[in-house]
Amino acid sequence: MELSFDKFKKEFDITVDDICRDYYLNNRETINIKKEAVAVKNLTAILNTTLKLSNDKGFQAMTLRDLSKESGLSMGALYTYFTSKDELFRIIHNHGMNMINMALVNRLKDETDPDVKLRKAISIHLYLSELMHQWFYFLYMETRNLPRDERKLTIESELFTEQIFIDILKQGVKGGIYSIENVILTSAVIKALLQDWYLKRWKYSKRKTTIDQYASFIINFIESSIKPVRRRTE
Amino acid sequence: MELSFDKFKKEFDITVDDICRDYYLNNRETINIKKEAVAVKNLTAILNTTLKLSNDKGFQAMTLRDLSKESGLSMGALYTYFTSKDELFRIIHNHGMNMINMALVNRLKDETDPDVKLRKAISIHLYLSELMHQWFYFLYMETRNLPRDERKLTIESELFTEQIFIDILKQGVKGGIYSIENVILTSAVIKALLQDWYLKRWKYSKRKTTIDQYASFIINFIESSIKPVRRRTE
DNA sequence: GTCTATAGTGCGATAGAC
DNA sequence: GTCTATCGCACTATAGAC
Repeated sequence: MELSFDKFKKEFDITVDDICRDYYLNNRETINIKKEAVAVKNLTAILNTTLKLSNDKGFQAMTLRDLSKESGLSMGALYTYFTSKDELFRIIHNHGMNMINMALVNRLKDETDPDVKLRKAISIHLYLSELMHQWFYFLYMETRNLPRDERKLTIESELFTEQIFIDILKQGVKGGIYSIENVILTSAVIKALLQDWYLKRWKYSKRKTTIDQYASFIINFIESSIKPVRRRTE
Repeated sequence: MELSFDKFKKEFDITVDDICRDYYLNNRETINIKKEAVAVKNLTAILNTTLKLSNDKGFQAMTLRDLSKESGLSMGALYTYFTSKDELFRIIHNHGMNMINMALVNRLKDETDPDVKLRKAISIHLYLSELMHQWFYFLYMETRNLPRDERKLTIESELFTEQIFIDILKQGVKGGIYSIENVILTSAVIKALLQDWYLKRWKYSKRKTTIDQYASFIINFIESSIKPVRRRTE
C-alpha cells in the first residue's frame, strides 16, 4: 500500500493551536485579549479540555467548574474566551466540521483514478479520525445538543462525506472497474465502517488491531463486494 | 427470503407493557402501589416518555419536569415509581439490555445451518432494532451516563452480540462454506452495519430505504466477502 | 395514589478587586 | 488578564395536604 498511517502522521499539519489561532484572529472584537500567544495558549487548553471531558461524560454533563479546574483557568477567565457554554459548543462544533471536511477534500482533489482514489479516501478518513479522534467523536455524539433547526448542518456534513464516496463509485462504475447495483447504499455502508473505527476505539485498541490492519481489511471487504466476480458457490 | 419484516412484526410479542409488568412484579416492595393495572399503565407512560425525550435531546438534558409534563404525571407521582433519576436510567438500561439479548438468542437457538443462521441473525437483529428502536438508540447513546465501572456491562453486551456472529462464522469456516481470514474483524464489521440502521434512521427513512432492502443489501455485501470466490480482475 | 409547595443543591454567568 | 465571591435560577428530591 502506498499510504501508511506513520507516513500520514508525519505529514499531518493540522494542530489544535492552528484552529485556535484562526478562531482568535477572526474574533478579536469579542475576545478582549491583546497578546496572541496568551490567547491561543488558553484557547487551546480550553478546547482540549472540553473535548476530553465531553468525550468522557458528554458535553451537557461537563460543568464549567469541571472545565475551570481541569484547564487551570478560573471561571472568570473562561468567560473572556466565550460568552456562554452554548457558544463554546458551537466553536468546537463548527470549526471541527469545517476542518474535517476541508482536510478530506484537499487531500483527495488531485486524484483521478477511482480505484486509487477509493482506497485513498478510506485511508485518509481513517487516519484523520485517528489523529483528530476527539473531534470526530464529539461531532458524532454531541449533535443532539444543537437545537433542531441547526442539526441540518450536521446532516449536510454527513451527506457531504458520503457524496465523496458516491462520486468515486459512480466514476468507477462508468469506467467498468466496479459493478454496483446500489451506489448510495454502498456509500452508506462505507461510511458506517469508517465511523466504527472511531466510535468503538476501545474495542479495536483492546484487541490490538492497528489502523493499517483495519484499513486494509475494510478496503478488501468493500472491494470484494463492488468488483465484478464470478462466484464459485450459488 | 424466508423471513420478512412484515411477518416478524406480526409474530413479535414483546411490548413495553410486558417489560413494565415484569419490573413491577419484581419490585413490589419499593413501588408502593397496589393495583397492578395502575402501576403498569403509569410505568409504561414513564418509560415511553423517557425514551422519547432521551432520544431527542439526551437523558441528561431531559429534566424530570419535562418528563412530568409529557407523561401527565406530577413530580410527586413520578417518585412513586423510582427513587432517583439515576435509578430511572438503570431501569431502562438494564431491562433494555436483557430484553434485547434474550430476544436475539431465543430466536436463533434452534437454527444449526450456519448459512441460514447468519442471514437469520442479521435479519432478526435489524427487525428487533426497528421495532424497539428507541431502546437500541438509548442503549447506544446513553452509556456514557453510567459511572466508569458500570460501563463494563455494556461493553460485555456489545461483545456478546458480536460473539454470536463469531460463532456462526467459525462454524461456517469449519464447514467449508465460508473463507474468512479474520473472523473477529468480520464480525465487528457486521455489527457496525447492523448498528448503522438504527443510528442513522433519519437517513434511510429520508431515502425511503426499506428495512428488507437494507437487510438483503448487507447480507449480499457481507456474503460477497466471506464466500469463496474466483475474482475476474486482479 | 396523586397532588402542590418547597427545601436544598449546584449550575451558568457576572461584578469588582487586584 | 485573571481571580474570588456571589447572584439568580432551575434542577432533583421530598413533605404533607387531599
